Parts: sequence; structure tokens; C-alpha cells
Amino acid sequence: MEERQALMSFAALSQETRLHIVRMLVVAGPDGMAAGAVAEKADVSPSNVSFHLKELERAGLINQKREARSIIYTANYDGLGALVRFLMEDCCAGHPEICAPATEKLQ
Amino acid sequence: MEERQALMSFAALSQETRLHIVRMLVVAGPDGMAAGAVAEKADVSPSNVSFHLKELERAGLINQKREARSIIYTANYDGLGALVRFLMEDCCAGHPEICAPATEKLQ
DNA sequence: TCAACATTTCAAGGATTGTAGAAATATGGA
DNA sequence: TCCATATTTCTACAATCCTTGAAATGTTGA
Repeated sequence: MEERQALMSFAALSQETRLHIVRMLVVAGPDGMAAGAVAEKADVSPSNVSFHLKELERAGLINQKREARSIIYTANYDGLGALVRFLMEDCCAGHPEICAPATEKLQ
Repeated sequence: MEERQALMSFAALSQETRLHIVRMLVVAGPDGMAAGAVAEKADVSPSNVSFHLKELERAGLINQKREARSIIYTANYDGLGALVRFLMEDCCAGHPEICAPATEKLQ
């Protein structure tokens, strides 16, 4: 992952509404959610959710596809995975003790 | 890790100079680097580096300690580890396939 | 084609963040 | 104590980001 992309991803996740949206979409799974449903569940206006969804897409953390009248958003698992990897490989460079406690908790 | 802390950590890492600083300090290891050395290596003014270092400390990603005239900054491994864990546990919630490719690359 | 719906785009204003340089603080040695 | 060094704090300004509401776009069904 390029640094430019990582910076955008971190910026995208540093905003409360957007962090909530990402979590919702990850939980929603491959079916995703329509923009309107996201707006309702996140309790923000349609134009505001649109602004944040665009930001998240620019950052490569979510994807969109039109389906009838709705636009469906889904979590971009590759993008999220790449960000986790970036943090581990680039930031913990040469110091596996940073990431070790993070990974062992998973199994 | 609390959400508030995670938001601050993401914001801290979303700025180019700060991301560089964190990487430098991780590579520097437990000995850390004096503020002046960080400023020089990152090619920013003393007052600017001070601003960014404060931000990174507020986010819990680095620590400081005075040593004679210098103030030595070190990477906060616990803070970085907690952020990795947050991304994995909270964002990949219930979808291990997101994090799996990130973790298997490590061994 | 037209009306209703779902969503985005636009423009404006407010809030937050980043930068620069000058002044202040803390430390150690002469 | 006084000076030089290392760093932070302050102030002001520029840049970026977020929110809001109105207008525009695209889609479907009557």
C-alpha cells in the first residue's frame, strides 16, 4: 500500500461518522447497505452521508454499486486488510513485539 | 481501546509529517530520539515538530522523557499495538477474512 | 411522459488543523 | 549568576474539513 493511500485511509477513519459507517458496513457484510439506510442508521442527513461515503470510497475503504434506485455501499475488505497490513509492516517495522500482542489475541 | 482514542490515533497518523515521525521512532527503538534530532531528520522547524510531537503524544502513540537538556521521544509500542488490535477486532468484527491476509503475511 | 424516490452535487459558512516566527521556559556548565 | 542550548508556547494567519440546505441527477412505475 502506498503511503498516500494510507494517509487518506487514516484521515477517513479519524472522523466519528465515517468510523461508524465503516463498522456498519463491515457488519452488514457482502450485501451492504443503501446510502439511505446508512444515513438513517448513522443519524445524519442524506447530503452529509453522501459526503462521507465519497470520502471513504476515495480512501479505498468501501465500494459502491447501483441497484435499481438505490446505491449500495459495501465494505472493501481488500482495502481494510491492506491498511491493517500497512500498520503492521510499515509502522511496526522490525519490531514484531508491537504487533505480536495484537495478533495473538485473535486466535 | 476506546473509540475516542482510536479516532485521535487515526487523526494523528493521517498527517504526513506525523506518520514519518512515528516510523522514525519505531525504527529508533527504545532509545528514541531527541526532539531536535526528529526535527532535523523530518526536515521541519523546532516549533513545528513540537506541535506534531504533542499531537502524537495526546494520541498515545509516542512517549516523552526529559534527559538533560533534551527531551527524548520514543514510540509507544502499547499504543501502536492497541491501534492494530482496534482495527482488527472492531473494524473487522466478525469477518476474519479481512484480517487473515494481513496476519498470515507476517510469519 | 410525468411524478415520486434515492442520491449526489453545489455553494456558503463555521470549525478545526497546520504553519511560521517571536517570545518564553527549562537545563547545564563557565 | 549568566550564557548557550534544547524545546515549548503563543499569536496570527492560511488551509482544510465538516455541515447545511437548495438544486440537480438518475431511476422506476403509473
